[in-house]
Amino acid sequence: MGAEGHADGTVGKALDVLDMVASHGRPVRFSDLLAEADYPKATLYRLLQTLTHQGMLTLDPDTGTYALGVRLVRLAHAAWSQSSLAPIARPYLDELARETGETIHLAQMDLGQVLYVDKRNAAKPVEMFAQAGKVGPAYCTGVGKAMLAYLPPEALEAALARQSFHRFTPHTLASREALLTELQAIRQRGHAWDREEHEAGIICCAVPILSRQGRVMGALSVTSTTARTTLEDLGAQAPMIRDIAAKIAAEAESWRFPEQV
Amino acid sequence: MGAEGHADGTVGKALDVLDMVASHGRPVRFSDLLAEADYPKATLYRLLQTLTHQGMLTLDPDTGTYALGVRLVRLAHAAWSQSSLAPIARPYLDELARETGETIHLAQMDLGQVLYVDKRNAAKPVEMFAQAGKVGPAYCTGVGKAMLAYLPPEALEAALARQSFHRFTPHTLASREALLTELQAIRQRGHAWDREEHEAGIICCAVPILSRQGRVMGALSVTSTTARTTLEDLGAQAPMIRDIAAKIAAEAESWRFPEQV
DNA sequence: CGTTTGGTTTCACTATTTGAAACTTAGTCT
DNA sequence: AGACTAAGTTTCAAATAGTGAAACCAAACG
Repeated sequence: MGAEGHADGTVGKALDVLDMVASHGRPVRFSDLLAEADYPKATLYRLLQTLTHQGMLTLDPDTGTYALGVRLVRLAHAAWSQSSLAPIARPYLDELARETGETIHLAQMDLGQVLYVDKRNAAKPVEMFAQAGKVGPAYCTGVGKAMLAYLPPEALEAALARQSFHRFTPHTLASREALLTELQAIRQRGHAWDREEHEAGIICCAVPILSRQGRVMGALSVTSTTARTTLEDLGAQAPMIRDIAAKIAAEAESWRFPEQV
Repeated sequence: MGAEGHADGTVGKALDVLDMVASHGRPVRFSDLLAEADYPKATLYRLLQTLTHQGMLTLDPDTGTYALGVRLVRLAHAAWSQSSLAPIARPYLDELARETGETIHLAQMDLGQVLYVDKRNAAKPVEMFAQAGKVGPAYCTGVGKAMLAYLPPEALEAALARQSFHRFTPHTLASREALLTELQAIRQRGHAWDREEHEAGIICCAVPILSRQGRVMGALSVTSTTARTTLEDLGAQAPMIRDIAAKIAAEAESWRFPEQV
C-alpha cells in the first residue's frame, strides 16, 4: 500500500492526483507531483494525461504546469447547489447573522474532517481560520464536535480513527478519552462549545443539524471572541441556533423527495 | 444528447457518471442513472460504488439516492479559487457592474462550450439563460465568439467541431462560414457583439481576456436588452470593458508565477 | 403468496493498466 | 562544440483490474 491506503482502482488514483494538484495552491509541474506521489513516472504521467484530456486539469503549454480544470468549476456549481445544505440554509444563515451580529458557520462532515460549506462574517469581522470550502479538524471545533456527538457508533469510530489530536491550544481536547467524555456532555446539553480549543481567543456554540431519523446532516455555529463575549452569553443564543438548525433540517428533508407523486 | 464518444478508460467513465449525477438537480436513484447511461448494470453499479467510496458521491442510505459528495465540494472550491479567473476578477466585475449598471458575465472556454464562471446582475435584473456555473454555446454568445476569435488554429478547429449551430433566433449565425467571417470582424474590431443571437431581446458586448502571449484566458461581457439600450450605446463602453479585461489579464498572470524569483 | 421491480453479487473472459527501461528533447557545463 | 544532466514522453510484455450476462436477493405490489 502507498502513503494513504485507500486508493482503490484507477479511479481512486486519478482522484488522488486531482487532490494533489488541488492541494498546491498554484499550477504544478510534472516533476513536483512526481516527487510527492509514489506512483511511478509513467503511471503518473498517464493519469495526468487522462485527467487533462477529461477537462479536470488544464495543462498550460507555456509553462508545462497543471492546474485544476474548468470541468471542476462546472461541477462546483452543481455540488454547491445540490449536495450541500448551503442553498437551503442561506436565508437562515442571513437571519442568524442579523440576529447575533456574530460569525456564522455552516459545516458538513467529510471523512472525519469538518468542511465549511458556508459562512457569514461578523458585523465586526475577525480573522480566523475557517472559510467556506476549507476543511478543518473535527475534534477541536464546535461544529466538528457537534457532529461527532450524534454520529452512529461505526461512523464515530471511523471518524475518531482519523483525528490527529494535535494540541493547537492549551484548551484542546487532545485525546480520544477526553473527547468521548465531551461528546457525552454535548449529547446531554444539546449543543457543543468551542472553548478556544482550535484558536486562542475564539469561542463558539454549535448545534448539529439532524434529519428526522437522527442522521447527522451538518452543523451550525455562532462564533465570537473572548474579547467580545463569554461562553454564557453565547449559550443564551443556543435555543435560537437550535431552532434554526431544526428549520434547516426540515426544509432540507422536504427538498429531498420532490417529484415523487 | 447521450453517448458522448470520449470516455477514455475507467476514469473517463467514472467522471462521466459524476457529470450525470451532477446534471440532475437532485439526488438520483440507481435505476434513473441506469436508464440514461448506456453502461451495463454491473458496470454502473461498480462505478457508483467507487465514486461513493471515494467521497465524490454520497449515497443516502434512507432513500438509496446518490448526490454529489463533500470531496467534490472541496475540490470544487479549490478549482474556483485557483483555476478560474473569478477570484481575481471579482473586484473588477464589481467595478464594471457599478459603472454600467448592466449585467456582467465572466466566462471561460470549456471544450468548445462557454462556461460562465461569475456574474453580476443588472441594477434592474432581467431573466436570462446564463448563470454562474452554467455552460452555454460558444458560437452564438458574445463571450463565446470573443474567445473563439482569438483561439489558435487547431484549438479553433477543435472548438468548431463541437458547435451545434442550432438556430436559436433569426439572428443566430448558424453556419461555420458565417461564424468564421464574424470572427474575422471581431479580431479587427477588438470586441464581439451578441445581436440577439442566443436569446431574443438580449444583446451584449464582449471582449476576450488574453495573456501577454496572446493565449485566451477568458472573456468578459456587458449584457443588456434591446428594450433598454442599443448596440451603439453598449459599444461606447467597449474601451472600458477592454481596459478592465486587460487589468484582469495582468493580475492573473502575475498570480501564475510567484515564488519563482 | 406469486410476481414484479430495484438493487447487489458472481465469475469466466478481456481489455486496460502497469512500470522498468529506453528514448527524446532541451538545457548546462567545460 | 561535444558531453553531461534533467525533465518529459513512449514502449511493451506481464499483471491487474474492469467487464457484463446472468443469477441472486429483498422489498414492494397485486
